[in-house]
Amino acid sequence: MPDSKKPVKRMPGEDRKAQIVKVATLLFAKNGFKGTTTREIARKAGISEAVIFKHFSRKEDLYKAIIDSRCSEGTGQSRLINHLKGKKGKEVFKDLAAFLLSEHQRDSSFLRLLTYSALEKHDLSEIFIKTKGLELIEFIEAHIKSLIDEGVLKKTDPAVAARAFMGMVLHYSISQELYGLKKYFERPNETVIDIFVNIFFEGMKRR
Amino acid sequence: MPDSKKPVKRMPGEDRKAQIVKVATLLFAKNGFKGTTTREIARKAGISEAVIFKHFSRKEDLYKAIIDSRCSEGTGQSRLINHLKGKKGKEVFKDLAAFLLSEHQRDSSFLRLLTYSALEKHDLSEIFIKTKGLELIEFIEAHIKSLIDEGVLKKTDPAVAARAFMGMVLHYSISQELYGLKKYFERPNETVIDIFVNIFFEGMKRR
DNA sequence: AGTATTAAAGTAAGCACTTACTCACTAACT
DNA sequence: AGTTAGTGAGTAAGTGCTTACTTTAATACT
Repeated sequence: MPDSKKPVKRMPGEDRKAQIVKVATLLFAKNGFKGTTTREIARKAGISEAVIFKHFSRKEDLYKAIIDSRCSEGTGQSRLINHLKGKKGKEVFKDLAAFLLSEHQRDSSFLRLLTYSALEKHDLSEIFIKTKGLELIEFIEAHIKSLIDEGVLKKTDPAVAARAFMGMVLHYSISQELYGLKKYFERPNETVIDIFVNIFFEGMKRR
Repeated sequence: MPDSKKPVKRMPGEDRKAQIVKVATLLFAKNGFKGTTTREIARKAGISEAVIFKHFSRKEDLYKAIIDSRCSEGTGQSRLINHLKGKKGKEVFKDLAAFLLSEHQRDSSFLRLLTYSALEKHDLSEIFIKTKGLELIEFIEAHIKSLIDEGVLKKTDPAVAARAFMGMVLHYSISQELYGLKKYFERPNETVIDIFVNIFFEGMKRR
């Protein structure tokens, strides 16, 4: 009687599964989906290739698992958004920029994964891009809108303004970390943030 | 024998080598270096695979040829820079943004090639990234510097300011064309450009 | 308790196919 | 006749994925 009582215990393979996803994430971020072999993943995880296929029937499923976990995990950005909700005015922009720059400098793998995902289009990548890429935009858009309503900022399409600010910050991160341009250009984060926020805030200020 | 996919035919004066580079550029931009097979290139060029290796001893050499030609070709950006030299003040920013947005919308393959090149790092990609990525930045940086010296803009590190403006424009292009976010957000180019340039110019203006 | 049963976790080897790359050879042009 | 551009049929080294089998450990049944 296989169904009579199924104790809800930790599936024995759960740890391994998580480990495989972890290793795969590393490698996909480094070399892309197409540039990573299942053999490589197995080797780095210290197991045989077949184990991977015990847990994920296709290589593509591994990718899905990564995207899924990255989408649902509320660690990074949601905590950031909560933190930002306590701030007001210019502070929000400063804190947002500071967080993003330092986070991407510390570990650029998320940025790489997102970009690879955009170029090699898979089924789920669109959802990934959309949730992760638009999450912050929408928050900052709402913040800008409220500042406009308060009369602090001049009347401007908040969606476009939000993209202007995020563009400054994100493209800076991308060109420094992904394009590897930090060899040719280095300034302290605070300096860059100060100038970016100033340009944006002064440029948007009602007068 | 006729191919199911339309072969990219060789132009009358064009030699095989140039044709191969052309086809490879298309495919590398679409699927990346690792995601493109020599077989695919041959098929699309309507020739056998061996011909490719008559002209390029390794697949990597094909990539080098692409990067080389893209680096040395003065068609797109240099002409733009010449055009911009006739303009002054705010106009420069507007024209620059308008050119980049419409160019990337018309054909995003250059953007894709550059981004793939950044992720899959090959020997030459750094030079590619550097020349193509920094060319415009340096021009706009010089323009900003002169506007500061004239007293039009307030004293700011021109390198950072240039990156702020280019970030707005390029990240907008990238998120629209590469991340495929234009489904979720569409505004007329002029509207976006107007807002971007306004934020930047007002934010930088001396008062 | 001690033993049998079961299921999952693991492996080594290999399958069918694709990859970049080669070569012996043919036709065509000068 | 010799150079050139081209090919079809290879090659060895991968590729994702499967198979046939062993180990481990928890459970079920005397």
